[in-house]
Amino acid sequence: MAPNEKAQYSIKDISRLSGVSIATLSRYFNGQSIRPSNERKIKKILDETGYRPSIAARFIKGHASGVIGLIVPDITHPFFALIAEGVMREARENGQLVLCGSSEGSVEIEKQIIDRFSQSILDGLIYIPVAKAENIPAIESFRNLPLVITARKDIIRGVPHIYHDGEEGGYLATKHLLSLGRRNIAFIASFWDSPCSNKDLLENLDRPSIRSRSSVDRFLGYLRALKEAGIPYNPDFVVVTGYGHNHGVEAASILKSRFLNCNGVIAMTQAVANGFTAQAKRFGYRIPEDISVVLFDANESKADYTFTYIELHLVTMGQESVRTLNRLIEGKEAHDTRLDVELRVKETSMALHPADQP
Amino acid sequence: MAPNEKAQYSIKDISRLSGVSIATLSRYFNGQSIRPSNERKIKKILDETGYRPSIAARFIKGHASGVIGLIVPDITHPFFALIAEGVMREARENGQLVLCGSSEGSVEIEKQIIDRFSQSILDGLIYIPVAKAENIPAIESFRNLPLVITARKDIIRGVPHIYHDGEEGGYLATKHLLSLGRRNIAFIASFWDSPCSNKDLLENLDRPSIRSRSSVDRFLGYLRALKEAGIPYNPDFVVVTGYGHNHGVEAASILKSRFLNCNGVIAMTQAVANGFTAQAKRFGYRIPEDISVVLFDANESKADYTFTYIELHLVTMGQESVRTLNRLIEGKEAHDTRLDVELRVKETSMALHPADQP
DNA sequence: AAGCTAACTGAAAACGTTTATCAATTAAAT
DNA sequence: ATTTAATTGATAAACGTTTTCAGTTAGCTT
Repeated sequence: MAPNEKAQYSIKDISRLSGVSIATLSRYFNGQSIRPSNERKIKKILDETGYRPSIAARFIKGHASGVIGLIVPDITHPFFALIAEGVMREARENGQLVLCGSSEGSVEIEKQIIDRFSQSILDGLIYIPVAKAENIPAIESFRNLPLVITARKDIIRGVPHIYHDGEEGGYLATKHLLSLGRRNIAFIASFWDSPCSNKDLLENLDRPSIRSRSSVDRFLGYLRALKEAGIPYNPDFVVVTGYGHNHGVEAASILKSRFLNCNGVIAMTQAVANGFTAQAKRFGYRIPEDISVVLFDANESKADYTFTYIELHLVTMGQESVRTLNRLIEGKEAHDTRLDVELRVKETSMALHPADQP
Repeated sequence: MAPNEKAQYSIKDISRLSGVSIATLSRYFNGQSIRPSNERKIKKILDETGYRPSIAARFIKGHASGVIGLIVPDITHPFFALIAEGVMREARENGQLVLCGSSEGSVEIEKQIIDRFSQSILDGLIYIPVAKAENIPAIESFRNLPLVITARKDIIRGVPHIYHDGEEGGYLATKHLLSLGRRNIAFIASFWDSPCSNKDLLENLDRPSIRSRSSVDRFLGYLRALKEAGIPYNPDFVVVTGYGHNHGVEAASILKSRFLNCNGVIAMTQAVANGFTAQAKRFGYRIPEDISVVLFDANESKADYTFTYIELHLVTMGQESVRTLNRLIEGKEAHDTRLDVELRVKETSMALHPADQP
């Protein structure tokens, strides 16, 4: 019933071994100044014993635990993995630890995790919600807990949000394809739970349940770029689907079935782009000669460099989230941060052959 | 200095509000039987307050914290992300939380994380080392802590290891390529720190620093399959490199520079396979007509389905690690687990054109 | 209704730390 | 040598739990 056999040294042991009083030891661990001779004695014993004050005991006394929580929808998705990487790196550099939960895209599991977290020893929480804005689960659990929301905007009033400029991303991607002479640009939107038909996507932009999805912001940028170029919006060029390879395959099939002369594609993820490309090739299209592809996401150092993409600085996003959270933990003011995006041109960008230009 | 403002209910408050003694409350939370009348009173107050016992206070008293640690070399690599997913899922299902650290491939950082973890409230640790076997850092820190090593074998005596059968994977991959009529099979080995020239790879199989790398096990399977097929081993078909896309590109260039008539390739990761494929195409090779590619890794549900691969059941590996760790935490015996691998044939497998058969 | 168990209960001590108090010590500055 | 300021240690009270132990209650049996 008590499997936690610590058998560790306690501050009492260290006091006895070093001949320095418990009070002074505590002062030492809390950064107050100490007589050099005592400091030497303490360091010696610490080296020998490897003693560290118990986080749990300090936490009980109101001391910060140095543990922050992170809730991601899916740790296997590079998008979130990169954010997690940034969170862990920044946390580590601040001497903090990260308690990490993956909600596997399910609001139920998200609730479960929040429930567990709330009885834990967190100093604060970085939260990437799956849930729609209107039913964020059990936020009451966190009334007293510093909270930062990442990769989403406008979810909870009064809480700092760290997100990138999705509208600008959609705009840059579209403008880039236009600059390659491609005017028939498909937009493959991805949602966790395909929430609407394409028509809805345009008509329901203001519904909060949909607004919270990054696809929508990018879509707005897409619309702006088209408008600027004087190209009328054609809803047939929009496909609403999911995040996976199979969804890319599906999107290619759907677009083909609509008999569109599509020569540019914007995909939300690498997997969708891969699926689309594979299927389009099966249909006999050449990539990038016939169709140029731009994707978002997760193309930091280690990923695949063949696709042109909108870089989202996801590691930075994770780091910035921790910095913001730590401001809150220290009782300071904190505010929203919108990170810039950048276009990275790679092999899947190619100017449309002049013969095909309209 | 005390930013942790809990202002939460404590068991004392609940005792006062419910009129039930602290001791009885504690018993209730620990699953002992309670007078039904008291149970009713308690439940009522719990509903009203949302109170949960503090993990930290329980931990001080020797109660398990329900927190396990996980150290991965790189959370952005799908290989480790999938293991992490399995760990988190199994942990969640057992009501446990996961304290997660990414060592970013650095032994230094790994040490730092272990150091921080050791003063924390862990019940146990799942550890995927970057370090070579001989200098696992500060394992002494964990003398009393249940420990499981994952995705590696033969690292620390007396500690359970959960790993897959890399030799069998290499064997299956090679045999598959042979069955397609391809006899000039390149093996692109990946190491965190390219530790040796190709020649070394064969000659140093027994050096523990190298044995711990999964590339080597797979390589042994490769050798076995070649031998079985009566094909002499040619070290020129081996390239030793890293895990990234750029390393795949490099490997293709190296193989080309050796003027080998290579018609099959085994890559350790998706990124390497992608890089190799991209570069090989630039050189004018057709994939898979001219060169069939098999890779390892990270191809569970959400990944790219175009490459033939050896499935490693990484989520299962994570889950199994938690199960094993929990056996240790409960004071039971635990042992090594070797997980099976499977060949999944996809589009990059194609029989060699008969004209090209030797 | 009394007696006898067995099941349950509450007061208080303990866990490893922090903090406050206050008298006592030390070091530095004159 | 004296004053002043900085640091020290013993003690005790917290923090939110668990655990021990002696005492109480409820459910049986007669």
